[in-house]
Amino acid sequence: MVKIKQSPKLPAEERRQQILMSAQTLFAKKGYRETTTDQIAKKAKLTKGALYFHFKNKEDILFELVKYVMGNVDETVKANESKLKKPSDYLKIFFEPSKLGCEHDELCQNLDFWVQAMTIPKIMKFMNQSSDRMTDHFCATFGSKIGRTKKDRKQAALFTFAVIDGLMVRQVMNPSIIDINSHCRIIDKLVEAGNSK
Amino acid sequence: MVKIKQSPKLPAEERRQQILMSAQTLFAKKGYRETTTDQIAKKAKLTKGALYFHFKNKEDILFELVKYVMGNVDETVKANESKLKKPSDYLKIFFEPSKLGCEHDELCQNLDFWVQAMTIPKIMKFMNQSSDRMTDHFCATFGSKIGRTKKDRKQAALFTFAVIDGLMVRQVMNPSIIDINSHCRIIDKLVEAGNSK
Amino acid sequence: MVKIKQSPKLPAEERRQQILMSAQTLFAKKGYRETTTDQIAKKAKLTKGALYFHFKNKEDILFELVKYVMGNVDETVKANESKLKKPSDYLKIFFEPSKLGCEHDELCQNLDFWVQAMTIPKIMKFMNQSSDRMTDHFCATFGSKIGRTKKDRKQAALFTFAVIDGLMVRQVMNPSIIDINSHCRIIDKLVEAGNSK
Amino acid sequence: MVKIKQSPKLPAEERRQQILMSAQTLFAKKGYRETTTDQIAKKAKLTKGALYFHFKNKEDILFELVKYVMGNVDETVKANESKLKKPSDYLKIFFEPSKLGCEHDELCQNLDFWVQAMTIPKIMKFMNQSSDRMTDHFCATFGSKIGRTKKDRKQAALFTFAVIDGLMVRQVMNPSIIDINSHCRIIDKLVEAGNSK
DNA sequence: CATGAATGAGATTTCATTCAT
DNA sequence: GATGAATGAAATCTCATTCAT
Repeated sequence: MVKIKQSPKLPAEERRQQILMSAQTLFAKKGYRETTTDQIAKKAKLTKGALYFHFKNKEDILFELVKYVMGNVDETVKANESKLKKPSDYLKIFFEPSKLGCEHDELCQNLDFWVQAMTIPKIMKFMNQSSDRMTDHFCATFGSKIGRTKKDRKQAALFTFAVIDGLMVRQVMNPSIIDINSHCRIIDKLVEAGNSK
Repeated sequence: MVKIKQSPKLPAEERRQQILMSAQTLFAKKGYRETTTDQIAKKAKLTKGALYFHFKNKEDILFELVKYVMGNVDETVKANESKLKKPSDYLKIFFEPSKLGCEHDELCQNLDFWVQAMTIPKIMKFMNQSSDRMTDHFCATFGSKIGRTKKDRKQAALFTFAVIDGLMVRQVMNPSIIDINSHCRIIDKLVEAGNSK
Repeated sequence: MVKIKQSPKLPAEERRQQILMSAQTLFAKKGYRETTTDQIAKKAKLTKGALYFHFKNKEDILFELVKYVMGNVDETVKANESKLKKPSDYLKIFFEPSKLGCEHDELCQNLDFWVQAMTIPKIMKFMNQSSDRMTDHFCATFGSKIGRTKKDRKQAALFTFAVIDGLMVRQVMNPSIIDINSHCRIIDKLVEAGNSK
Repeated sequence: MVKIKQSPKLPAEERRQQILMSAQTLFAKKGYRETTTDQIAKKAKLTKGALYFHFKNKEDILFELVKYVMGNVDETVKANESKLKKPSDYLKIFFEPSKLGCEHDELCQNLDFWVQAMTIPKIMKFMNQSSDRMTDHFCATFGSKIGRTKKDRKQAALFTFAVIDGLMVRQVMNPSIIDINSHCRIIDKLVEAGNSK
């Protein structure tokens, strides 16, 4: 009876991407919790209901987005393998992507997004697996240069990632205070220092 | 007619502390958003209504708590000034307080608490000021050992703090993965070697 | 371009049956409201959309199903006319169909289905007509044995049907509590008692 | 900041009753599912939110209402103990309360209410316990008049209750068709004749 | 005949905050 | 100072139904 005006239909996969991208923008700007399903829907020019055709629930959108972003990081790391000659090059992926000729997602700068993600066991697990892969990659790249024992190398990798995480936090706190070059210089001593001992 | 059981009236200052401590415990356990004013009130053996006599609103409790925790860090740093001989000793305040014979608040391990705090400009500003004080203190303590120029030293301090932040994140992600000793060794090498270059 | 897997096109009547049977199973298990059109469609290996080609709406499925089940009862009663010698034989149709060598639909045991059906005037009317037919049949079968006046006989029929309804309710409440034989014995006194007075 | 106009405050117990009565009226009229929390709130001149101060959730209201109604039945039975001389007097409690000088709740006439209640295990359990008590009472009242063995008496009680349930269903189906006097006569004959066989 | 994407109108529930007593 | 009842504004999610292809 009631006439319905429909948004032009799109193949599911395409629409999923659209929704994901809308969510990404909003999550990056306001965080996960402050973003309502309504806003996501509106940005994707859909109704709330349609969201639930493509995703199980809001958390599911978060999960898919984490996968997407982590996947991008993974890819970027692999694509730039040959350019990753110093630990600082890992920092640059996140803080100076243009210098490496790559991009990274804006979401990396929203803490609420990540904190919320870490709240959900399924997502946390996924993030840890991804982190483990990056650790392996890091260790493989630098080998004995960053530590004699396997354990030393692993901790060196973790240290580097912790620096990245910490700098992101500090950058959110005060965007102008960080001089990324200084930090690149510091972290690179990991290599020289690593084998000197 | 009806007898009402009232919590014994307490001097305002005492009650504030009680509320603050209750909030701290809850925020540490479940984060800011997942903690309701009701829960805080109950833990402090009060009713929701009474909370609003002592604090303007929930955000205000967060603010006061941030002040309280940061104040504690400040004090701990000052009280242990003589023991802070290496950059790694700063890490130890947060990750091995017992070794330094001090304590630190459990809240430091809840990310939602801090992320939420950073959301609020007033609190963010306060945190930055506190961070600036710590930076100054760090620079004053280690002087030229960690960098030739003033700027280098400041970035060295920021680097150390970023490591602390980052390790906290990583510790939440996977509590068993971090070997704090390794990181103490690394940070000392990287940061103390600051002027060697 | 994209291949679409369609369910093989079936003659309308066959599909209707398929849908009806799927709905019956689901309604019997979970009731009318807890069953979604989606579930019905899936069980019938169709999509929601197709349902609306065969039925006006969900209510319509309910209606058709009521017709179907009532039709079955009608048929069973007629087919077993010669075996219906005592009022208890009516009970047995519903509670011990195997003893009469017949079947009855599982739906008879789901209350939500019937309560929902009674909500809709059109269906209610249909059920009443069906009930009237059964009343007539009951009266014709037992004649003066169950009452002297026409009215008495009608009320005796209604009484029997009420017992059937009530026992179904009680059986849902506590399936093990009902001893159907006892009730058959009791209801059969309708005959002996009916004409003794 | 925002001025709030409050409904006059009432002691919790009083308000609970008010809400319960509002819910009863609505549930009786439209059933449980078709009644929204909003409607209940409005009828009690409150906001939806306030409902959740007094009850855990909608289901909780249903439960409390079942308790209330069953409690009333229990009380009525006890209060009229001396008047309950024949099985039909139990019918009269529900179908001719005025003749016994008592009242019964309108809810007894809404099937959706009960069907919904039976859906929830906690409530179902409660109803069964209540039913057991009534069974015992029934058996105690009529003793050997309604059956020789304990089991016979219990089934006689259940039979009577099933008749009550069934007549309620039939009354909803067609309110004018039931002649309650006829049924009173029938039940007395069938059940009281219990030991004659 | 059938698909699959979309709509839209709720429904329940949560919670920070208010305020009369 | 404190209580406890109330507000109101969202927020998430569900689902029958529609319709272009």
